[in-house]
Amino acid sequence: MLGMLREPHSGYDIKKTFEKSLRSFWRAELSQIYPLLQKMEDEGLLTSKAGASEKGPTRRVYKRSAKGREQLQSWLLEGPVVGTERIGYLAQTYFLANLKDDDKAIEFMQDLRTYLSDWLASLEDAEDEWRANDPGYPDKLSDESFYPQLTLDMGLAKVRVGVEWCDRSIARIRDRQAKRNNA
Amino acid sequence: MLGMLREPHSGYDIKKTFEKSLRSFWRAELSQIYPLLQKMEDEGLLTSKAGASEKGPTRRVYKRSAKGREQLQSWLLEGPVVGTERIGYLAQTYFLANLKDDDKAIEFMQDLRTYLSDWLASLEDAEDEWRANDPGYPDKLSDESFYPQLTLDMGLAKVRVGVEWCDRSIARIRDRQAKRNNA
DNA sequence: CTGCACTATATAAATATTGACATAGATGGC
DNA sequence: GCCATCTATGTCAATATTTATATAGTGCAG
Repeated sequence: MLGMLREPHSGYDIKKTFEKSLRSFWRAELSQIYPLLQKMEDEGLLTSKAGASEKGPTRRVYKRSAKGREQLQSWLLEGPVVGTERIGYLAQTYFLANLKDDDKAIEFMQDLRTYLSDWLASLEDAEDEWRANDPGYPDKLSDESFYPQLTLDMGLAKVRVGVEWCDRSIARIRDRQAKRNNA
Repeated sequence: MLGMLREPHSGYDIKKTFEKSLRSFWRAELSQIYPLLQKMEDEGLLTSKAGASEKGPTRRVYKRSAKGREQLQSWLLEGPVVGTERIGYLAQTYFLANLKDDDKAIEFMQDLRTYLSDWLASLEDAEDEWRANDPGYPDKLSDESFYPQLTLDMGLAKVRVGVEWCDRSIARIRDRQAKRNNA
């Protein structure tokens, strides 16, 4: 949120940025965002201003303070935040033998493949749109666009690997199944 | 935890399994494990038995009940748990321009590369060890080993992609830096 | 003119998770 | 004898997060 609030934005705006651009690696609900904005303002990391909205109730926009900017920078200087990932579908995969039915396991992998390939398609769409609108894509992007593009690059690579892994896994489960039936 | 407790294990054992085998995609602290074991026993998902330990204080081992097994199966049948990933270093990457110093950003990426390549080495070691001890690796594994091996396969693929992405990103940041200095 | 979708903010209750702390036996090295 | 390390269990306080709920204005389609 400190990263997003270089320019003033409302909680609602922040939610939209999470959905649009950070979707692949971070999510947050409005019920988490609003109290946190207040807390961060209390701590002096943000300042806020109320203003009329074109549509709907009064907007309150927040912007980071000098202290907020410093806190963001020290977070970045602390080094990469690693080792906190929690990937539900891999935990499930680990225990898939408990289904006692290879067909159910294949179905699981096919569902996952569908999810990942939809995700890949949406990342590819985002890339196409970006390429169409920004003549500098991807090698002459502005400073503000360059690092976000790195995360898109990683998203594309990772999701492609995920789809390939699903295909490989389905083939391997089928192969075991066939061997079992021959034996 | 329901997946692990097909055979009786203590909270301490469960923690070790998280560290050894699920490290790449799930982590849990003892302070989360112990209360949860008690809660799950209260809910009738687990049964427990106290017994002497070879070293240290009394061990309490838990095993899943029929109800626990059913709950595990319905979790697996609900389909893949997706969309909950939260990857700290990508959130940082997105906002790296705030450092206002390409050298610091390169340092960030190099630190990340070091972390990921250490992780890759440990996964490769795990695979080598497995291959050395199990003549069926990877195509004739037992049911209990096959699905865990799928998660190792994914871990290897994903971390390799991560290392490549770091290398590519470092090169791209350097390239921008060089162009800026020429201009 | 009604209902739906979108903008917009917010709280309450429940749940999940971490980090710090407390306890204690066994074993081996210095 | 002492200290570190590993086994082993647990609590507490603080924090983080989700799900459900409430409110309300605007604009558009039917």
